[in-house]
Amino acid sequence: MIINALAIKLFKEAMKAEKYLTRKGQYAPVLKQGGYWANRLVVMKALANELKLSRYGLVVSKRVGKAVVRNRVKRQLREVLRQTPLKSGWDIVFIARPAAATAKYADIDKMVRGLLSQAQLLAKDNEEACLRLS
RNA sequence: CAAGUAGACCGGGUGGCCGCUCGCUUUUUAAGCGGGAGGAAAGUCCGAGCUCCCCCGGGAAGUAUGGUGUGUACCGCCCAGAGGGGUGACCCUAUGGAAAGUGCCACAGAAACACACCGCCAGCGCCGGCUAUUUAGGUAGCCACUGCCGGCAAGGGUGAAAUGGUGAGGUAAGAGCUCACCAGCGGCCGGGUGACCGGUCGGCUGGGUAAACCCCAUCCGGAGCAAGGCCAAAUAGGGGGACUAAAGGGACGCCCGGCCUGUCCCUGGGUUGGCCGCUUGACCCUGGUGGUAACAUCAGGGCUAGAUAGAUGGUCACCGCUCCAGAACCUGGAGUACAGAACUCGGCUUACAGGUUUACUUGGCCU
RNA sequence: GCCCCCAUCGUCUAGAGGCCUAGGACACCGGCCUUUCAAGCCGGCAACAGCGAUUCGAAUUCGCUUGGGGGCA
Repeated sequence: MIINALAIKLFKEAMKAEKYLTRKGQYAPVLKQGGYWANRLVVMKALANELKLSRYGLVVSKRVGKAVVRNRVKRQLREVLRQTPLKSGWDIVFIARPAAATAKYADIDKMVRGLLSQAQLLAKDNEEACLRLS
């Protein structure tokens, strides 16, 4: 039973690791060595991670706004990434710029997808449609 | 009806699609059902619970509070009292001591603490003028100037502030010197647990500042859930230094005494996982009773977020509200407050579109 | 989440209740000097983060707000 529970927990953690960058140590190499793409709303940095899956992290500094605003920006970014399939094997960090605080969801969606297609990090079947859209 | 005062409450709603997190259940790598931000979650300004540290005592120092009584687990909070403001409902107040001491009070002014510049008045002296008297010298009186020695603190002027205020008497001139009223102080009597209130009598009263030092009274050991505990993993159990009539130990620091310890300090390295703490609590709602009130108590009912880089959402449609434009009661556009739990409570402070409701005050009109 | 600190001309600062209409240095502007520039000399511009309270009087004392900075196992 205990072994079983432990296994489930480890599995859940693996599931989480699939999606998010968490620790400070995971951010540092991406920010330092990763490729750089940016526009008015967000800055994107990406680095190949030698894993079979992709992870992302979000940085929203105090310059963007107060706690309520920062939370909203993070939610909107997360929503965009949830609906966008990523190419596997990359660590990606998104940094929100102050303009993102007043942007609408549709704009953020367009900008993030634009960056990902520039970097060719979208999963293949989605890529062409997005290019056409942008 | 208008203007206003105080309190309580709400803080967008409904539905579709796609998600997140926690709990429970089952046919368990999934599905179903249920819960899922605030009145301030904020600032971290106070007070507690809880946890750890040898919190043993004394002293010095320091912090905070400040009428009094009460309420409360506690408080720097609340209620009642007093003072001030308002026609009023009601509001505001960092509300002990300035005859314990020290300091400061610029400029102005005589003087900012024990003073007298101008001034008013009495006495004496000198010089001058006038009047009366006288032959003259002189004598007497009055007036003005000035000097000396006193009395006074009313008036003038300065200032933020000048030794109770107004009126009458009184006096050489004045002055609580005397009287009336008011303000203040003290005693006595009555009421109240008390702050205090009311009455009465007395003598006559001498600045401000304590959010200046200070005095008095009360309070305070320190740190904070990144507290602290358990499990797993990982790595050197390394290097240097100090030590037995001395060293170290007070979870900020000082002094003294006690007590405890064989170790203590510096440097270097490793782990940055999981679980517990972690949500039922001085809890919330309704009603009764007691109390001037804050609040207490009894009965019934309820369970109301627990994330861990941090969930509580995204989007679409319709409705509500505000503003603008057309227009004529519909249409279009823009917007929809302050703000996001992180151990938990009680307060305080600050931010807040709009709305609901209760009680009360003042004024106007009608019956 | 918790615990602290700071705010004065464009910049660095002085100031400790009245002498502050806030001083100094650098910078900037104008003039003198010089063939010109620099240096030097003379003059000028320019600030108490905001709101309230205490006081006769606040840059200074107290409270709240705003902005900035630092620390933690």
